[in-house]
Amino acid sequence: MTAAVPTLATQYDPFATEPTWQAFWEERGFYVADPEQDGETFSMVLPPPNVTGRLHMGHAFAFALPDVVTRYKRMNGFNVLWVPGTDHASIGVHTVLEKQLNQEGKTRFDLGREAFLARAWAWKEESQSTITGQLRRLGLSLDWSRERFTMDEGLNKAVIEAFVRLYDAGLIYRAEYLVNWCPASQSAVSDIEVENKEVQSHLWHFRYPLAEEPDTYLVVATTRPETMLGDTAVAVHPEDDRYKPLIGKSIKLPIQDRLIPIVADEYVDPEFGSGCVKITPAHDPNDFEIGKRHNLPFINVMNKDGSINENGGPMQGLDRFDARKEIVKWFEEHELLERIEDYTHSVPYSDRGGVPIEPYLSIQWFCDVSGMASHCLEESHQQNPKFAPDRWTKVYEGWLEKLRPWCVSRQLWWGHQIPAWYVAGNGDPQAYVVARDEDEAYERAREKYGAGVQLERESDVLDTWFSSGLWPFSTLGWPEKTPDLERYYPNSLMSTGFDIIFFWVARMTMMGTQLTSDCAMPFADVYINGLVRDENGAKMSKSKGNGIDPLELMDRYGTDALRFALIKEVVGAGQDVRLAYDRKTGESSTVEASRNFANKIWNASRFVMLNLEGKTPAQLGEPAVEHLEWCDRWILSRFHSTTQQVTEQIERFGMGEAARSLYSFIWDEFCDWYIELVKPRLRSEDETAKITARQVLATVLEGTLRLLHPWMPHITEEIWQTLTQCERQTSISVQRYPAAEERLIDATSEADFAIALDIIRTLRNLRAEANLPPGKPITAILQSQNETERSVLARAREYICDLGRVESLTVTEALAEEPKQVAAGVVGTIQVLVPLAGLVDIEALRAKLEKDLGKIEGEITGIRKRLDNPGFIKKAPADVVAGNHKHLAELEKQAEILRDRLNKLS
RNA sequence: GGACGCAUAGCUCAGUUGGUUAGAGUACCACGUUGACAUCGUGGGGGUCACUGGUUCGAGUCCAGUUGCGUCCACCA
Repeated sequence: MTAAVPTLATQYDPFATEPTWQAFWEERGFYVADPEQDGETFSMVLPPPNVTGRLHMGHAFAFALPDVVTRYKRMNGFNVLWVPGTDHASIGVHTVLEKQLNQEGKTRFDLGREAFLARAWAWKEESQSTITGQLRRLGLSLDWSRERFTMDEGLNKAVIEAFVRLYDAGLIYRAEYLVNWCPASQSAVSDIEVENKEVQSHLWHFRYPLAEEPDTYLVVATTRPETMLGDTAVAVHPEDDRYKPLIGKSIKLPIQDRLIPIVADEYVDPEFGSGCVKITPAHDPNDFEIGKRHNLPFINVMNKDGSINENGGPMQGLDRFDARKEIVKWFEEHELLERIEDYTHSVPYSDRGGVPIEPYLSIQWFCDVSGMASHCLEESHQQNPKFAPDRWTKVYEGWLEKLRPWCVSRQLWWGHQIPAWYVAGNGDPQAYVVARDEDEAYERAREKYGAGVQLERESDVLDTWFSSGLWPFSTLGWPEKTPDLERYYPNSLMSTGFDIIFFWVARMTMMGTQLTSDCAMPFADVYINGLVRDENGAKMSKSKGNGIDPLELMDRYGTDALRFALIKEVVGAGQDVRLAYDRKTGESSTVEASRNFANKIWNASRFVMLNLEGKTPAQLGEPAVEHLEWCDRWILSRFHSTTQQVTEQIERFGMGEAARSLYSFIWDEFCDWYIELVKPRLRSEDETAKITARQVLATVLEGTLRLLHPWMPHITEEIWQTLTQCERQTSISVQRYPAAEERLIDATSEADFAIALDIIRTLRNLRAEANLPPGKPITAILQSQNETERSVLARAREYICDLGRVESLTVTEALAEEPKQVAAGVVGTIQVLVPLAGLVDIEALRAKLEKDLGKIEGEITGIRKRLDNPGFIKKAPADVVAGNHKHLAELEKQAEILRDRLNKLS
């Protein structure tokens, strides 16, 4: 909107303006970084959303916060880069596609790898464009020219390079291990992809007969009866007198008729249950350890889909849960079922697959992270990286301390295929080479296995977090030494959620310090945002179905309103926020309040522009100091105080506090007071006064828009473009951020001004209490024996008359004559009197005075008590004691005035 | 089982290093549409600061414990 005489509609319409500016910013490349440009570097990478669908409220929140920082830094002259992108989400997409296939009655194996991957890419295209559209809709100042995808060509190259380098450093190996197996996706998953759920189930107590004395048995308990098929021992505590004599003897395992030993192990808690534990080394992590300690056989009784395999004897072919029923039935029928106990315990579920995971013995690829982790731990003790809020450091370090080898292989198709080749026809699982491509693989293989070797590529793909771990540098061109990498790496800040400190932050710090040339941390600071809770304070989740769609709220209230609402609720750096929401109507009072705020800004700007006679702030110029009125100096002082606060707050990641400072400055001070105070001058005949008023309005509004821009980028751009009439030649987002000018901040004057405003409030209050119509002019008498107060009143005379609708104002040291019937109030030691003509409700006036007096007397009692306390006088700081004395004197004066008034009422 | 966060007005939340009898938004009540804005203005009512104890001249604020809510981690069959 750039008409010659700027005008604005009476209501702000975010839906027309927001997309316009989003397109403008991108087309004009305001956020495209140039590594050759000057300026201190500020770089970030966006945590890449998964291409599994669409963005949720957590994204809107987690991205709006760093956008404030990014825009703030950019306006402060930093050379800013913020890289956008998306994540291929290996198992996530895989699960989505398998569900689709399932509905078609097919499996991925029916389709084949190639066709499956074609589907995956098609899905990715669709989801990615949805997501990037939503990121644009949030108004994030991302550099879209550098958009990346974790499986694009460059990143694939980085992933291969990283894997090969880690392998060459001896940190990648293949081993048989008990992994978390997801029977739904038929793949290994990492520890953190497992979610423990409380489940009401049973504890089945089985009788295991001794081999030598079939009538004697030990009782073992289990929550997973089907695993008994793979039992290879029963363990008891070595000091348990009940069982000591049995150690070394054998059990005849029911159903399987296998002889298994009774072993002694410290792990067994003699107090729990019978004190005997069945040991299934191939299907339980603890049993796995015991199995290794006692050299027990590892019998895998399950197939990859969770059904019982050929080692399961008569149960072969049954699904694990059907087998469970059959086995319990078998024990019951053979009178070997001791009892069934109700039992609530937690069961590990596959995050993505949604089914209980199975500890499963298989050969997998592992990354030895112990060295990287301990290095990161040392760095962390030096606050590298530095977490905000710092309590997350403990969480991060706690994770690094107990890290186990990272299982990086997944038996999936969608993802980065592991760059390893097996020697064809060789049964040895360790006969393989790792290489960057097939040529290099053959080169390496020939060296190791001879000239005629034939190779087959590993079909497993890598854990998604392997590529995510490289994100801060892979997006900048690593392993090439690109100008971007040189300039923007390490990143300045990583802004993300606490839920992926383990998944992601730790992987990035480990991979970054291991792989990049100077072993630097990938980022200096980590800002951890809280989570958006639903209207009841619960975490939003798919399974609970309590999510709130950010798009719906943006459709209803606009992007700026949603952004501002979310950020305004944040306390400190990274407290959770709760979003008010009515599920029936789709309304959110929180976001609505911010929408109203946007409209307020809009209308205030509209008022200002209607009074500038088509001139821009630059054309009007700065106001001349000698022409400034008191209220002009006051609003300028408040503007610079606010600027100072906002700057300090944002530097500490206090985006919420800063938002609230801005809110109250704009609404309460600029709109409610300053605009009202300046109106008479705009209508006056005094040209100098009029011009000064315009200049101040224009200056403060223009500065305020820049100050607010990082929070509400669209509306500030819209108004600023109109205000400055810059014809889209530039953008507010690349203007200088306001700097606080301390010489314009005057705390004393602000305090005096507050007295004047209090007088106006008191007059309004008296008017309302006395039932005088708001429009009716009144007479007012302000009496004070204090000279300073009288001088404040003198300076504020016009403001008081104007906003208090006072047609006759008397400021006096002593009352000359007593008006008969008056409404009375007190500000400081100023007596505020409004004579009332005609009939008045004496009792109502008395009640009000008595109420005021009662409150003041209560306060007086409190202060007296304090001042009478010798301990207080002796120990409290002198200025506090003096302050109390001063306040007491003022209160007593007020009480005296009110008592006097009450006496005169009758 | 361990860790972290939270508890202040009907609701959502502020309350800076302890210092005058606790603030805002929203909801509610009354009044008001004179040229920025009814997505508004003015005024008003509304709180035993979860509970118990402690430190202190003084506690919403610091300490300990209790209860409730939220979140994360771990997990004994």
